[in-house]
Order: sequence, then C-alpha cells, then structure tokens
Amino acid sequence: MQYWLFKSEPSTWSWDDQLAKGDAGEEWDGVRNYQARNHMRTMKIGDLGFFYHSQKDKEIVGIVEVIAESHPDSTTDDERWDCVDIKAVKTVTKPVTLAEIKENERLSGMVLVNNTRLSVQPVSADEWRIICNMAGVK
DNA sequence: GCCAACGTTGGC
DNA sequence: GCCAACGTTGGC
Repeated sequence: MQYWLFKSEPSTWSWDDQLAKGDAGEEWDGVRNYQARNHMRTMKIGDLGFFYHSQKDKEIVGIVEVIAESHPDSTTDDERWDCVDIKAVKTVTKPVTLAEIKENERLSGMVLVNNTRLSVQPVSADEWRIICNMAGVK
C-alpha cells in the first residue's frame, strides 16, 4: 500500500468535479511529465492519495483512491503518456494548507514543499498519518 | 502580475 | 551529448 498526492488547479479540475464523478471516478489525465507518469505507473488499485488544490487555495481538500492502474491517457495519441483512474473517497473535515504543512517540522521533507511543481507525488506513511490527523480524517 | 524553479526542446 | 533558449507551473 502506497500513498500519493495529486495536485490540480481548481479551475481545471476541482475536488467538486471529482466528487461529482462518484464511485465511477475519472482518469487523472493530462499529465505530461515523466516523473509524475512514472509515479502513476507504480500505483496499485486501492492505493490512497491526497487531493491538493494548487494556486488560489493551496490546501489538501480530499482523499482519493486508485481504482484503475496505469493505462494510456485517452486525451492524447502520444503513447508516452499513461494515467490511472481515481475516485473521491471522502472530503476532509478540515483542509490542510500549504502554510500549515511548511510549519510542521516533521513534514519538511515532503515533495510538496521541496518540488512544488511535481503534480503527482509520493507521500510516506508517516506523512500520511500526520496530515490525516491535521485534517480530522479518521 | 511577477518571477523563480524546473523540465523540455532543438541546434550544434 | 551538451547546453542555451524557451515554456510552464505555482507560490507569493
């Protein structure tokens, strides 16, 4: 079981959009970055991830689950790009902001802090627990 | 809106 | 295979 963080601009694909898809979920398509793609290729069904709003909000707003492993991205003919499908699991009780994450010394190693531009990131089990606590997620 | 950081592209 | 130029992302 691995943990991840999916980053999206709310104006492009928001948590509300993801929620609206329900259990059917949706492709996490449009990724055109090798590192992010490679992370998706290692994902397994049942892996969990945070859903992060970049730009205006800059906070973790929900939890998602991987429901389909890596497959060709349907939004391009370029065979280099794959993606997984994810569904919304729950909305966090209390969104965790980037500022709060930066303030927490135990989260100082997070990719979110050190490589702000990577759109799909791994999250360690420790980081996962800490943030779930902060977010009020059981 | 600006700018720093980063990734990708393409000429050599 | 190197590196300069360029485009994009995302925090501030």
